[in-house]
Amino acid sequence: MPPANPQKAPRNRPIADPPTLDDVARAAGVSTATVSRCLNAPDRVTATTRDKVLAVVEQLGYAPNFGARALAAKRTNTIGAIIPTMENAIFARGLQAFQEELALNGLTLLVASSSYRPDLEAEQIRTLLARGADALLLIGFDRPSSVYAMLERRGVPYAIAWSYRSGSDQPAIGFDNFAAMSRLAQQVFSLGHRDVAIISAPQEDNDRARDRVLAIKAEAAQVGIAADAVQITETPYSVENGAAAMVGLLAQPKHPTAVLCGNDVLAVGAIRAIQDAGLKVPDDISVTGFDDIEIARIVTPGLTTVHVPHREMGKRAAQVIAKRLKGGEAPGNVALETRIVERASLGPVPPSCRTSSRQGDGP
Amino acid sequence: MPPANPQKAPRNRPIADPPTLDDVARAAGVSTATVSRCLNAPDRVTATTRDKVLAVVEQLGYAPNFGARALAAKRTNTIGAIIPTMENAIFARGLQAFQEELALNGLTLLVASSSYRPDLEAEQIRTLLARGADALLLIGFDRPSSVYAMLERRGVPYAIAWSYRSGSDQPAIGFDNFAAMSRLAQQVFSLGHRDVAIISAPQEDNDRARDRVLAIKAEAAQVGIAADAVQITETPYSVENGAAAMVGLLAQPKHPTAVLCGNDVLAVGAIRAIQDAGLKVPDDISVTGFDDIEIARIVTPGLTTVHVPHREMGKRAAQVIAKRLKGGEAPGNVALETRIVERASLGPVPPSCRTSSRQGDGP
DNA sequence: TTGTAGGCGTTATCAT
DNA sequence: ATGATAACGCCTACAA
Repeated sequence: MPPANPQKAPRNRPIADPPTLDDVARAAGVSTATVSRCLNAPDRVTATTRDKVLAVVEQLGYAPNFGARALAAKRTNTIGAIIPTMENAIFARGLQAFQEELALNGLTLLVASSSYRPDLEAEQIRTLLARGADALLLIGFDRPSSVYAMLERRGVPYAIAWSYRSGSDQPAIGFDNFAAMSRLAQQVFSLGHRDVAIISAPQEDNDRARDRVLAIKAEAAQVGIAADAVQITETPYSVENGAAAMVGLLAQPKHPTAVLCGNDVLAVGAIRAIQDAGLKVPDDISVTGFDDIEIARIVTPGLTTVHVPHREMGKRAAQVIAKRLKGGEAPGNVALETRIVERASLGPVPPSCRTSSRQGDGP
Repeated sequence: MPPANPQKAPRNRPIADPPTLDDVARAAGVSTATVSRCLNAPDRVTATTRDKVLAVVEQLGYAPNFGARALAAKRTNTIGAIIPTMENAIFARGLQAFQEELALNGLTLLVASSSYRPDLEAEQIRTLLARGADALLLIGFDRPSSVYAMLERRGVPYAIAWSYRSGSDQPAIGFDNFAAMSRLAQQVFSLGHRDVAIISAPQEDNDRARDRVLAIKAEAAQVGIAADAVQITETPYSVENGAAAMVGLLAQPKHPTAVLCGNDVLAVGAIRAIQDAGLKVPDDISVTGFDDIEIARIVTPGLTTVHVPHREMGKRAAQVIAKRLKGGEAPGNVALETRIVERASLGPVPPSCRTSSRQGDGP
């Protein structure tokens, strides 16, 4: 044991340990139990003692040790959320609203990201639970049933966001990705487009991406387009990837007249690639997105897309979780409305493309 | 004690409690101490017993209880970061890199946001410390000295990012906001602009915003512009606010020929407001930003801005913190290079504005 | 209304 | 190399 030597003590060694419940109790002349009650059940203690104790708490800058509290109470008032990525904007707004609503209920948010990898997600779930998360927010339905089994077995309340299925018995607060994309696709086809392509996020383990693709295919079938006539490019979420995918489409002998993208970010990349190739959106090629995040308004031309009520979704999810935590029977399955936002990136089929060839517009 | 009744047990009541160290120890036929060692110091245990124990760990799906661990070990391998906001993109990329580098060092990131409010920041710091954060990442220098005093007293290692001052004795990994904005302003003035305005984030409690404004003023003085001839509009970070500020500028009898914005988001708003007013960027008014986030490339015209090496900054910050945690003397003060990215939003003064009037360009 | 005391799951010190 | 055991700081019956 090295002798204490405050004079040349290395930095960052605690000069003063953080105050404990015991410190507060002693300073206030009460028992630790009373201090604890002042903090956790203020109404179960006299106003005078409470004021006295709280004053000491303030003065000492006391903050309950989280680990100890979790250990003793077996609950943390912490909600864990695992999102696919923090770097990009899709989840930011919804998560912010989620957090704000949690705070209103005295709950704290803990965020982890899975990089769209199911194995990492499972690991993050375990980590968050070990950290004492009282409940979990998950994105989408797709994950191994073993994960759900574990959640059920441990009795961990959870909610799913960003997806919705009418038949599901799982608590979900989201929107119908299939229905939303169906409406958008209808609009595209009603404008006369018949040569369309899809740029989608990877569909594996992602029911949202998959539902959107399925919706387009279904609508295509409605207007008599063969299933394999719709080319699908899958690529991870980023502007660059969207652009690269579009470059691939343009490199083909005959390009589509409309490109439906699985999200706004890919769509923005696609628009850029089209413009870089010297073509015009939507005069030569129409582009649509999904999400209606900020860049959809910023890009030129404005992106026609599906507006998702992200903030509302986050807020409702927080309410559902808060209610479940209090033992209340929360509404399990909440469907939020989306709407198509028409901007300029979707237009009618260019006259020169009325046939399936883009060449030859003369007599 | 209510009788256990699994048949009609309400949902979300744990059917099986999570496995504990003791469960693992029993199943493996060793003591809890050995299990603990297998997890924390694998080399201090026989290979055979280690394999046996780890197999049981895997099979039971054991994850150490975080609270208990924190309580006993007095460390959590968790780093707390308090950023002004999660909703917007400035911090996302740097934080992602920070997180990735932390993970490489076996450290976990805990994020909290302060909404640009010092009081909330102080509260979040307390919360993160109570949650066991071993070290902290803070944004910028500006905060009450009482906060620093508390950090020192408790011996909490911390690092500051997004700002840098050569004389500072505080560990900072950032860039010189003043110098960076100075160079950009020089460029603006060398293009002949003399009627300039500033749209800045609120300067209070924000040394980054303040340094940027000061830099512009200093460069203005260099070219003989009176200090009060540069109009400054302060408004919180958002596209809408940037647009609103620009609308205010345009409503005046004589508008500036160049608008320097404190960040890209405000700049994008300004561009939109200018275009909505029927004017052209940069033909009528030039606009510059700061940060070089994604929208700077997406907006039309492309935004001339200052590129900040966000990822590098996050990574270096994580390295500094990791080293400090290991007791090493980390480089205290790291200055990263910024560079001006020239796109299309900054151009020469329009001919009609060579004098300080924008009217009357012909005899 | 307040105090007493046992226990939460882990780490770390000390024997063995 | 491994095992017993005392903290760690807090909550919560239970007792007063």
